[in-house]
Amino acid sequence: MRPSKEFFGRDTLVVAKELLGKILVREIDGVKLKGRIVETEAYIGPIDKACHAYGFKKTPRVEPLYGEPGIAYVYFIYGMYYCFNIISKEKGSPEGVLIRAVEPLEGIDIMSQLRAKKPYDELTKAQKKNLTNGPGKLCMAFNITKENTWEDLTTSDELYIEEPLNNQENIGFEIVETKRVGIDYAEEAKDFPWRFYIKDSKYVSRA
DNA sequence: GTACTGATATGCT
DNA sequence: GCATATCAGTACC
Repeated sequence: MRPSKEFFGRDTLVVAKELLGKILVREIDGVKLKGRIVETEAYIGPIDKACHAYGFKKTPRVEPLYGEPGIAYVYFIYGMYYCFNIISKEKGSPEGVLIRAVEPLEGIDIMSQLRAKKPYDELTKAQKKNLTNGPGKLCMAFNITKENTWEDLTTSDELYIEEPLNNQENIGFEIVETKRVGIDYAEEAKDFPWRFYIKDSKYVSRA
């Protein structure tokens, strides 16, 4: 089972919170990579100075933000890195959820090769910890590029979200709400508590 | 472990 | 020209 269009079509803050604990699945040439989502951020264009589409601004890059809920928006930042977002709310509303960090579950050796060009065993301690604990890093590890923009996560077989098993790890975890990071320029919007992560997870970008 | 620096696409002025 | 939703490498506690 995977979340429906209705799941992503709800309020952005609700979607951001409920994505925590779900599984991000990436299939490359029939090989599956899986990671548990442990950190997200909400971006709500109409009222959010940190959002690329603040005040219904529209440029070629941000077009996907106005698209159907459940599609991917992957943008290129600082000339080197990608960030992966999922569109929420209804079509025409420029809102989305940035996936900031995941916990590697399956295909860890492939992720390691994509990130450091080495098998997981040969990574340093720091490299193991840094495999997917940041927006640019998880895109490298999952081989997500701007080619994946517009991909529909509710129908795609190569990039989608999966419901987790109802085991101990996935029920009853605590969600921490806090301020977002890396957006000091956004004035009052920088203090909005729109960053969510799973308490005590070792795989978030910042505790 | 923390502090500093450089890489450089995209959109804004 | 200038700033940014970042990361890796290096230099140092």
